[in-house]
Amino acid sequence: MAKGLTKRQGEILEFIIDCIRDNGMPPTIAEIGVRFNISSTNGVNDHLVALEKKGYIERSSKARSIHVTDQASAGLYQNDIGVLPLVGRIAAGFPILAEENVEGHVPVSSAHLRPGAYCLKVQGDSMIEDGILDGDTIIVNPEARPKEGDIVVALVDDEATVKHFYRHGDTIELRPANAAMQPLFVSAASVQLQGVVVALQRSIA
Amino acid sequence: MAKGLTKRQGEILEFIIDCIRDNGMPPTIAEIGVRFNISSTNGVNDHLVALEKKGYIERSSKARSIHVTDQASAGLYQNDIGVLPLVGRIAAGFPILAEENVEGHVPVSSAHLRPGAYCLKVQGDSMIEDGILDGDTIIVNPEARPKEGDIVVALVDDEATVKHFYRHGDTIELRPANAAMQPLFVSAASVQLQGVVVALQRSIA
DNA sequence: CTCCAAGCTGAATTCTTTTTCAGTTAATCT
DNA sequence: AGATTAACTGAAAAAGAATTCAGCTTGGAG
Repeated sequence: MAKGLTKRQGEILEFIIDCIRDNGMPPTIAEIGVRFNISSTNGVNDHLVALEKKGYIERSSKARSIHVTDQASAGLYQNDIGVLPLVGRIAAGFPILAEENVEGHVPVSSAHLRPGAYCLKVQGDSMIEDGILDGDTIIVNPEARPKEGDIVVALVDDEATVKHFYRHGDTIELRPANAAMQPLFVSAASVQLQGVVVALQRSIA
Repeated sequence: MAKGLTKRQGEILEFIIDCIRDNGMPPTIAEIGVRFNISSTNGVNDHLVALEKKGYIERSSKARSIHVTDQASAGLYQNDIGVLPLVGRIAAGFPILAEENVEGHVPVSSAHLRPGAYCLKVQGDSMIEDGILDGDTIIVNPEARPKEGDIVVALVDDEATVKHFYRHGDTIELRPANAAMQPLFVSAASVQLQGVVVALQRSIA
């Protein structure tokens, strides 16, 4: 039983989570009542009010509008998966996560689930010596501050590239991991750092 | 747009799927109407009837009871996620998926969710030229029959290796993707193929 | 040209679901 | 013992949602 909840409240929270998983939608108050033999919707409502006050769910006045907070589902399950949007293109002045720009969703472990994080398909062979191939999907954390040598996504002249990041005073070096290619030196002003690459996924064959 | 659907129907199906993912519950008919500027609930209902007849959704008369069939969500998105066991070691005569052998679970897209599939941590640099590095997690499908050139997990002398697979009559070649290493030729009898590598995941720094 | 299907408007009706009100019981705390 | 809280009953009202009916428009297909 999760912390701060009575036994009954915990059972009900679990049932709600099961419902969402099994039926694709949260239960109604009455449905919860049927499951627990509570004949009055108000009896159930008391529990929901308690769960809401304790921060495990959120509600609105609409039908089936029970939303289980992240904190709650994380507490009950080691719900260690989530999805991140797969972004089609990155361009200056264009919101990365704009709806028409999202091509799909990629499952990732919660270790990489940070606010604003997204996925990107790698184009080109510039990082081939680091095992990042053309077509790989990378996970980008836009809120991390790049450290020396980190692999970053950077926007230079409205083109997105994946490179190693090094800082030399006011100049930034974007160094490929490919002996056939040259590092790029640009002024800090003319490069937009989009984030740090934190993970990679590849489908083979 | 998925097969058999008009443009409008496809858009609406997508919206329903997005709703379920983003809000944790399906939309109401009226909510769909707001999104698409359809002022009459009946206009939306026509679309839902069509989607149901074509097998993309199922409905009941309850509130928000739109259920997207597996077929439909698989066709529109690969957004289904699941987990596969991360196996600690592979050894002859030892069941791979024995509980004490499972070190964790890795989220993967349902495209890789096949019966018996599991994950493995790569040890060594034998596949480095194919972008498979030491420490990477690979997803293994044990039920696929390896084709020429496929990357396989094979058990030779009770040691698990990841290599390219080639067949020469009764002899099997296990070829590394590393110029510094030699291919291994073994008789078909002395190698146990554990499965085909279908995907790869890496955490960076 | 005519017919039909897709895609809608508008409105009425019915069902589902939430919300609110007025109490009851048993256990726990002070 | 008296007060508080969790966990309910029962009923009614109000809001949310689905269903149904009647008809309009448009762009093909025959």
